[in-house]
Amino acid sequence: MNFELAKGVIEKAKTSGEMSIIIGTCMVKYEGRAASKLSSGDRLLIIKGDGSFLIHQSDKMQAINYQGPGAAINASIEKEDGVEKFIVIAAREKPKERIEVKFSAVQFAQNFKMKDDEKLRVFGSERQLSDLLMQDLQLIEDGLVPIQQESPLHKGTIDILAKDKNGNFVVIEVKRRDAHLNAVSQLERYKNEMQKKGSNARGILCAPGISETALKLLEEKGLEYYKLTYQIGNPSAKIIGLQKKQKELNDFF
Amino acid sequence: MNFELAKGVIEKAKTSGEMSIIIGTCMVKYEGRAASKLSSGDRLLIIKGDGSFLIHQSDKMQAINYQGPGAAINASIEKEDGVEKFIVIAAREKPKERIEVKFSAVQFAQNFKMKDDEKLRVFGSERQLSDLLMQDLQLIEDGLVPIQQESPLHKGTIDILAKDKNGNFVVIEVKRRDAHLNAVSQLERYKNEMQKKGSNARGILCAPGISETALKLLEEKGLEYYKLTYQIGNPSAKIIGLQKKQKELNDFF
DNA sequence: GCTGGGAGAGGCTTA
DNA sequence: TAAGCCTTTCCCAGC
Repeated sequence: MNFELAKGVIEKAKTSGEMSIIIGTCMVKYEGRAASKLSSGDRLLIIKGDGSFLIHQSDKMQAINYQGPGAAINASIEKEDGVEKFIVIAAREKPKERIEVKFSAVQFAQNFKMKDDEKLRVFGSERQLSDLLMQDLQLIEDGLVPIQQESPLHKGTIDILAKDKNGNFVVIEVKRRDAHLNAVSQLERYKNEMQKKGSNARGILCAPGISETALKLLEEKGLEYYKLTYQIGNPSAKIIGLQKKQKELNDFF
Repeated sequence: MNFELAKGVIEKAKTSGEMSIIIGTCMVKYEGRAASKLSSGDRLLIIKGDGSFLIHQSDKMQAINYQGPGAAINASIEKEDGVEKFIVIAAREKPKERIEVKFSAVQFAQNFKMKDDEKLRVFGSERQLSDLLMQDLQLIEDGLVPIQQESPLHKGTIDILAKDKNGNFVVIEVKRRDAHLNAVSQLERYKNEMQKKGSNARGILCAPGISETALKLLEEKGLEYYKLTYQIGNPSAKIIGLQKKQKELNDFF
């Protein structure tokens, strides 16, 4: 396919706000927060109306190179060793980065008008689970009363802050997926932070599962784990159960 | 555009291994690890040869819904309230999930042969920096000798393990981007683990920057931070400098 | 509007 | 298979 045509497609999209689809044989170079190089092969290049820039290979889910909204796009045709190349560059400042796509052949280039004002609605997010749990803290323990949700702390944000019947602060961290070491460290930071504020504090992790090592660390740190069972539904998820889990005492001996 | 044609495109791709590009007006439903719903709008659907399935809106860098390689793809035409719809479903087990894309109109549908055997080569990865630092630990401190790189620990993996001139173990964690709370917790876990093994241990974090809160936590935990300056190059990154940073003592008073 | 900062979600690699 | 870790992210809060 003609490079002039492909160049025209990209330039037109700049003013029309359409999405450009280019398919061809190209090399890709990236310099910015990291650097990378991809030798010649067939790729799909997508340039969206907002400047988002994506290069896909023929497999894998993820774009091999990309740049977020707001990139400045530039298309040109240049001779290299007497051979014409079609070059598309996406560049931006802050952070300074630049992707160069050098086509030796273009199979396809076309713009598409895309009208779309809809937003994705997600059910079963961590925030939703947290909302549900907030409404029914009794699931965890009798006498637990909510104080605040998404409580901003100096070192992070607590999912749910509550008080137990003995007047202790209880920091609750909710995870949608199995919890790992990071989740435990996160909870530990919050608990420590609360303890510094004076009164005694407990930390509770609620997740559908937890790794062996994470559970061990959690117990070492004096935190508690509750297995959270839930069902995803529309328009909202639903908590099915919440069960305290811990190693048997004799596991320690 | 004709739905039969679009259906034919997708079915052909199943055997040819080509990449399908479909553009049209559709609704999207997802059920699996979470659930989501997207009302009608114009979208780009990409189905790659390996079964990767991507739905893009007209803006943002990321696909709004997707499924990794290995998904089973199914295309059909169905009547709904007397109106024809073109439906594409991507499903897989383990984890069980399913995306349904329901088109009310198709603007474009075509397959593309994509030949590409190249792999992306990245420079300036964390591992590369770690390699470089390993070769010249003197940059951090005189008398530091390497013991092991990528040392597997019970609770994670230490980037670099060394011994200082006083015989203390030194755990070194390298980050290529600014360090945050997580990085500090990670280092703290390693240091504790080493200390449990008997001898005294220090923990050093090397990163191009660190957040205020992370630095504070790091100091509370008795860890050390070195500002790592490096340059990304080809074929390898290069360490420019390494400088010990800490709050002035009077900051504490 | 921009920046800093924390947290999320998926793929990667190795045991 | 499971776990840990990484990341060319995202989103919110504050200035």
